[in-house]
Amino acid sequence: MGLPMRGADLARKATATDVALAAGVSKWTVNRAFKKDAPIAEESRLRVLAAADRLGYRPNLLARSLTTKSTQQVAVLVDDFANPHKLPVLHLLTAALQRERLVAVLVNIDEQNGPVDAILDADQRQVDAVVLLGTSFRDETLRQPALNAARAPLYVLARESTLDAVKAVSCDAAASMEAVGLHLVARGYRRPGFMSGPRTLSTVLGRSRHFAAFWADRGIEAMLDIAVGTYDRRAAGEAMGRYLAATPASDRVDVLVCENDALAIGAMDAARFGCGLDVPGDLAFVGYDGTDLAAAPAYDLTTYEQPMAAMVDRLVDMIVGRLDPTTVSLEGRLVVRGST
Amino acid sequence: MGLPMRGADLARKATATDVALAAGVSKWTVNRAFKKDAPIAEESRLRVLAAADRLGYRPNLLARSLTTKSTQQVAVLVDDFANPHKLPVLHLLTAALQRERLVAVLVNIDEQNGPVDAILDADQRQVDAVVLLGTSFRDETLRQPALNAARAPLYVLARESTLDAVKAVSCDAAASMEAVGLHLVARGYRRPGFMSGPRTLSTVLGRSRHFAAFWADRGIEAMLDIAVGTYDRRAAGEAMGRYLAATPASDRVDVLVCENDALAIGAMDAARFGCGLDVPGDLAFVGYDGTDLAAAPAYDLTTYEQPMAAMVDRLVDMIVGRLDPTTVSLEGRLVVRGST
DNA sequence: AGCACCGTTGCACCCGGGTGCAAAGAGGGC
DNA sequence: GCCCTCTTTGCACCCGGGTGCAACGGTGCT
Repeated sequence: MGLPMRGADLARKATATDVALAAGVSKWTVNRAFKKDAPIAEESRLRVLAAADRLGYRPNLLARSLTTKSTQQVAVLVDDFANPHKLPVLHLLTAALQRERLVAVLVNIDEQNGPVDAILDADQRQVDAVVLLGTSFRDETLRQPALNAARAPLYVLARESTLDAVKAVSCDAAASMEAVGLHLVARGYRRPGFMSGPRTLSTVLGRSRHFAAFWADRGIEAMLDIAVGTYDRRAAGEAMGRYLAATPASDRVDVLVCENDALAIGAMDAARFGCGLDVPGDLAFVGYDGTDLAAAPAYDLTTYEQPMAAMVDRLVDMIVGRLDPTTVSLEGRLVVRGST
Repeated sequence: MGLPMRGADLARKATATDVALAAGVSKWTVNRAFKKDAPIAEESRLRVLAAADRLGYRPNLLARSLTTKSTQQVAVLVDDFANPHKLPVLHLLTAALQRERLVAVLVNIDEQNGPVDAILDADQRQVDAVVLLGTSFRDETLRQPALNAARAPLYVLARESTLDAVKAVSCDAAASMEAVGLHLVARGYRRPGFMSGPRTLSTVLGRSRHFAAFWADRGIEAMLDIAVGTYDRRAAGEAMGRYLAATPASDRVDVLVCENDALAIGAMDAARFGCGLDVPGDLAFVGYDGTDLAAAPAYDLTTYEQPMAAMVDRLVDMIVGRLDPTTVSLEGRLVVRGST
């Protein structure tokens, strides 16, 4: 009697019906025992819980989701694993989601698997929301008619959105570029330049444009913009090397503001180790994101820190419905270090 | 007639029954139309597919998983987001899983949410497998009786396992520490030290022990081991600072092998910028992992590169059943740079 | 013509749990 | 003792799609 039952137990997970049998009640009573504020006698609840414990029963969340129409899953789409900043963002995001008993489904967007397919796929999995942590796709991509069938609300994090249907939680580009600009003016820099990543990205254009506007207001027009095309450290170094090789010292910028820390670090390495320049003496650098590495003494990079924790909190507030979905942009703060 | 239908369409996703109605067949035929090699007339298949397309129908993967007992989801448990190396690992892992049409559920393990709870939770979600990317928990934790109820196979990646039920895919600690040791001997280093992360971790003890054993074989016993307790760059720097402050130059090690690149980078920064030491002149450093940052000219760190792509491929082979689950350990390669 | 056979289709019932409602039981007031 | 009410429980049926089997029709064969 012992062995066959064990065998069965091992092969198959206990279901509510099994527990009901063991506790001498109906399966619906088992269901109630696991539901907060359900009308059930305390005594039966305890009996059910004891039986459940004995059988190692835990409700099948899949089956539950089928009727409740809520999977407690949020798809997180990432298209730029080369940027180290994504890791702390994922950390904050998963932590914030888990506080609400939500879980992140991490989806890699690349050539094989574009954003539209990924969204449709996630929607088929009935996720409660889709968060785009992407950088290199275009807004227009999300306007594709195929996406109309998808029911999961779409959010973009740490970049702006021009689409009504896609709410964005980002860091205020105008305010941040003004903070950077004011700092540079105060330090006496007069020949600013910008280094940008993927060209397709509204955020890039945003930061770059706001930075240029800041200087245009002060009579400095036609700013240099080194377009790297990706957020890759190496690529930034190569682009920087090309710029330095092509430009005599007297014509160079005196400070380079980079669209993020990864670019700044690559560019800084090229300037220091490739061309023997002094930072910030010959050339100053500013990053964006406030990554951990920017704080390392080997870089000591002045950077604009995005208020990522607050941004993630807002985002999760919207996902769980505590906040009406809207596009919000928060202000971060400039962290001044030795690179300027 | 247009509006009400639209309203209904928007409120509710089309189901197989809806498509069946539209195509003039039964819902089972709809089902067949979406199944490869199902017995269905080509003509009906096309008719169904057209109707599905018209209605924006895509099968509900949740409902499917309920009967097929396969969710195509793999839980990935991470407990150390401070280590930048986790990002490329996640990249490789999600990419490899997606190639098999599997998706990663990313779960954050911390104080609020321990490994056991996370595994049970993932199991309730009926994931097909659980991959532990953890470092700071103990093997014994996984022996807890509560886990017996869980049916999902457990794997650990990039660390060893002493449990039969938990298969590990890791990088050969003995071989890697021998490669490092031989390199150091060839370069003439005679006073080696080791810097380790979390004490609870079998991998740490493994690498540290193998490295010590290598030198013991050559008559150098009682090796220094600086235990940092975490894999944090800053903590490593502080531990290094304390060591350098407490040890006169003549008594110091001449090379420090660190349990991973994050520690090496922190320790190296403390040595160079905190104490003005020359690397590798006064003190040499070796890392482990082969992170991108180790290649940056600002660090130029000699490091042992784990064959992560191959490891991930093996792991996924086991998950999809192409390979029988066993514990495997692969060999990586030493990347020699300027820090030794 | 009669038969078997195959491709094709429909159906009953399953997966595991959730909902709304009705019935059963307990308790109180008259 | 009766009735009414409230708590507790059971039940039918649902979520959306998957399985095994039976029945259907047409073909090719004898």
